[in-house]
Amino acid sequence: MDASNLPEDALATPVPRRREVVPEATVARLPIYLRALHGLADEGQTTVSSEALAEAAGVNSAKLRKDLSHLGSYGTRGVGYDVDHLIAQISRELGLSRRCSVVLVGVGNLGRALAGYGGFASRGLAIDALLDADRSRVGEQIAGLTVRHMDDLPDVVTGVSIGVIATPADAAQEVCDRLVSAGVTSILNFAPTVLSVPSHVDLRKVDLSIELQILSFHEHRKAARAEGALA
Amino acid sequence: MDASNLPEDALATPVPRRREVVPEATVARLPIYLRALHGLADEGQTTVSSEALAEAAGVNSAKLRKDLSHLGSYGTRGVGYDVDHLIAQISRELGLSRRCSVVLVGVGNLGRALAGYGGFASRGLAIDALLDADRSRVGEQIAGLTVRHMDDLPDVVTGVSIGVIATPADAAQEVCDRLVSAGVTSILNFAPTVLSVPSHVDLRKVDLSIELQILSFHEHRKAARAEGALA
DNA sequence: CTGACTTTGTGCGCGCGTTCACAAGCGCGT
DNA sequence: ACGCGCTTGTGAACGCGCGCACAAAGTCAG
Repeated sequence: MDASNLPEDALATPVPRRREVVPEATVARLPIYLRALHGLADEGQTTVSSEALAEAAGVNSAKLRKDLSHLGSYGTRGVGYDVDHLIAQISRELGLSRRCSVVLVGVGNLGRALAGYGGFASRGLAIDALLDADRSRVGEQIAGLTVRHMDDLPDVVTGVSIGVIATPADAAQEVCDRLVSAGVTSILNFAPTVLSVPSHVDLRKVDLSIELQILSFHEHRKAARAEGALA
Repeated sequence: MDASNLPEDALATPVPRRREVVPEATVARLPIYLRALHGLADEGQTTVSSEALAEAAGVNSAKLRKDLSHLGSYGTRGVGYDVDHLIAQISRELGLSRRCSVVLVGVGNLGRALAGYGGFASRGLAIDALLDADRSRVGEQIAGLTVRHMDDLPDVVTGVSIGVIATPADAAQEVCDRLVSAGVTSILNFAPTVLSVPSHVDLRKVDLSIELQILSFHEHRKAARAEGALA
């Protein structure tokens, strides 16, 4: 893409050449690989084969190799991948080495849980600020952070930032708009509602009840199949 | 996705249902349609066109029509869909009319948030029991439920059940195994680890930190593209 | 009853993602 | 040095899902 028309890319840049655009499906799996690699590193493993890493990540080994090939050729044939090196490459690809501030809006039950969730900090993504529209909650200490009022948003958002919405559904769109106005270009929405954002903003959503409903469907289908089998 | 544990029957079902197999991608969107329909019903709408419903759900109208066509022909050409009827049909398809008990294991920060999350009950999926391995938490009242000990699991799981794992990562696999032993065939995992289950068990996972890392990747890429543009 | 308008349902082409299968490459033992 | 075995990286086939565009089917006015 942008690197394709650079005449001498591989020699000049300290960073290995970006081969191509990484498919979205691959990006979604990189964090899983990263987690598995950290687990292997903690066990003292220095190298790992695609077969072993795929097993730890719960995916097909061919898929894993193709995913990693989109980042570059970081493996050694006959040996496997160097664990630490691969961790570094995936972390760099995900932008985890670069400082990236995260702003969480809404400190209800879910917001509190997210603020206290340890999985973020261990991957270089720590929540930097907590905001809430309810002034009675402002000043409260949660997970080492002080809750600030929503109106402080412009002061909190500095440079590259990710916004997390953990408010009730009816407040989500307004919060979303204010995040966008403040310059946030990536938003993670936990509120059970459809948000509309400008095209330059990345929006991901996690709906807890939807996952349960999908499981309910499968339970229902399994039950129907069982009844059909004995009929 | 994790289609590896989805059993596939080569032979047609003996049930003379004209309904075909609903694609997984469609199932994942049905809850979104259902939520949008409930919103329309609350506004007093009795019928809705595919265009309007697609807008409310945030999807393409052709996709919505194709999704609904997998359930049957419930629309009226020239008019649209009857809101209440469509709600009933989707609810039936998702198995929400059938009683389906949900067991939540782990009442830490996240477990508490899930227990108090209102989105479940409004869709016919209420959490019926809270379990925890920590005896100091047993007896605690959360969202109208009393926390019971993990050892009570066999008494709690009766009939069709869905298990939700909200424990730390290192306890998740053991909890998962105990759920499976107790007869649970659908599991929703919030712990940041890869779980292995028998092929007859449906497993879905939600990893909060993975979503953030995916957004981090896009931020990183946007920043890199901006730098490349001015170079 | 008829014709014009509206909206559903779907056939079809296309692009993405997954998987198989194998050639290329690397280390190691002899 | 040299072949042998192991593992990576990838070409190719396949299947799925998405979206366009249109025919089928219903409503409504006169």
